[in-house]
Formats: sequence, C-alpha cells, structure tokens
Amino acid sequence: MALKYSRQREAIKEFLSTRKDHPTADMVYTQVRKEFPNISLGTVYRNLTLLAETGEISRINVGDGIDHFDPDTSEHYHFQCKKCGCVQDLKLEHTGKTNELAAMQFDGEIMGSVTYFYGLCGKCKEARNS
Amino acid sequence: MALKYSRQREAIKEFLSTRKDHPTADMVYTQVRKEFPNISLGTVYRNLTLLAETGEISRINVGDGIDHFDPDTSEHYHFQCKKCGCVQDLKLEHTGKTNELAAMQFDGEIMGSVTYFYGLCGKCKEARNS
DNA sequence: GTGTTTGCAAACAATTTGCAGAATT
DNA sequence: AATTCTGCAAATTGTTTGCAAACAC
Repeated sequence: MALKYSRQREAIKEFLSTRKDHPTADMVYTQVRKEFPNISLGTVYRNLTLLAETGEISRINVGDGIDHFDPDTSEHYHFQCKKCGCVQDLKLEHTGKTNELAAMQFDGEIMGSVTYFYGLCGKCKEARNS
Repeated sequence: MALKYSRQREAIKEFLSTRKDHPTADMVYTQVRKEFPNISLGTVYRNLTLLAETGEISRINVGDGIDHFDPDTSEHYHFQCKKCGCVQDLKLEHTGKTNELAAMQFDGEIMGSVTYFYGLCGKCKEARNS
C-alpha cells in the first residue's frame, strides 16, 4: 500500500503543523473545511490515523475520551484543564527511569507508558480568583 | 440527594470487590446479569458512576477508550496488554513525580496526573516466544 | 407520600467502514 | 491501467438520558 499524494492530507498536515493547541479531529475538520468545503470527517479521521501511523504526527490521550493530535512527535508531557478542556505542553525533564522501575518484578514486557497531568490552566485559575 | 439502598447497586459493588482484573462496564453487566437477569446496562453505568463519585471504587483509563473499574481505590499503577487487552496492577513505589511537578514552571494549577503502562502481559509474552 | 432507583429504549458522541467515483502514479 | 484516496452515509462502540413504573425510607 504505497502512499499517494493527496491535497486533503497535505492540508491537514499543514494545518496541524501550525497548531500548538492539540486539536481534536473535529477541530481539524472544521478548519480544513474552510479550504476544502467538501472534505468529509471520514477523510480527516483516515488521514490523521495514517499520519499517526507513519509517525508524522502523534495521537494523544488526555483522559477525556477524545483523541487530540500533536505535530510535535518528540517525547513530552501534556496537561489538560478540567474546566475549559484545553491541552497544553508541559516542559518537564523526564528521567526515563519510570519504565525500568515498573519492569522490576513484572513477568510481562513493558513497552512504554503514558503520563498526563490535569488541573486548571492559567486562564481558568485566574478567572476563579476574581 | 440522599442515597437509597438498591439490590442492584449492592450486587455490582459485591461483584467488583471480588475482581482484580479491572472489568469494564460491559463485563460487570454480563456478570451481574446472572443474578439479576433484568438489570439494564444503563443501571450498571449509573451505579458505577455513582460508586466512583462517592469514592467506593475508582474509574480507570488505560488509553483504550474504554473505562475500567477497580475496587482498590488506593493509589497504584496500571498496565494494559496491547495484545489481549487485560489490565493488571503494577507494584511500583512512587516515582517522585511530585518533585518534577514542583520543579516546573507552569502558570496554572496542577491537581494530579495519570500514568499507565502498556506492553505484553506475561502470558502473551510467553505465547510469542514459542 | 416523597424522593431515589430501575428497565427500557432512544439519544449521543467519537470514530470507523463500505462503496462507487475521482484523483494520483 | 492500476491503485490509492475521497465524499457520503450508514454502522459501530461506549456511554448517557428521558420517562413511567417500582422501590426505599
């Protein structure tokens, strides 16, 4: 299954690359639709899945049951605001020891782990204190 | 909204308390149905949600998009097998994430974090090597 | 009696999929 | 020409909800 060029996929990738807010499939859809009014949600999903499989973007889970997408595939952490639902990157050096720690006294094979943080984002925190 | 006794809720809680495999709502449903053939999935969901809200059980997310439920509400980590989907507890002393938390520059308020591990469980690992 | 809980079915939300036609190689 | 990709709609999956009847206090 060789990949073929598609303007829709290019637009999706292009749009995502400009974003730091980790859009959902639906957010990608409503935005890309401005350029391709006939694009379908199915196409957006298919391409996001494809791009995630080839490693060009990453699919992230922050516990709200909705997949978010991130053009930055380097290892880093995410935070989601419980109030407004926004997703942000977290600068946080990571020791990489967590998986090894977990591997001790476990009879299976640990391939990786996911960690995310939650709380109130800067804006919502400020709004609450006023 | 005072809580009233219900046999269904009691059966759900009772069933869950015997399990270490972190059942999904559907697994709880098919089991409890043996005792209450007329119980509905809606009732199971309502009660699981209720029990999670009162803190009697905990709702856990291991990234597969399906909620699992755990009678053990103490803080601990989970592992999910990518092959068979089973969920297991991980013995793992706290990784000092709190320190990392304190160390970072973030303008919001971090209330907590979720970490889970994935890979191959003991059985699936063995099956692969044979 | 008042208020909570139930069963049922319908509603939802996020995501996936079957298919015939359009676009890319 | 062969194959991949698209739009559309219908299907799936996990979960929630509205309602009248049943149950608990």
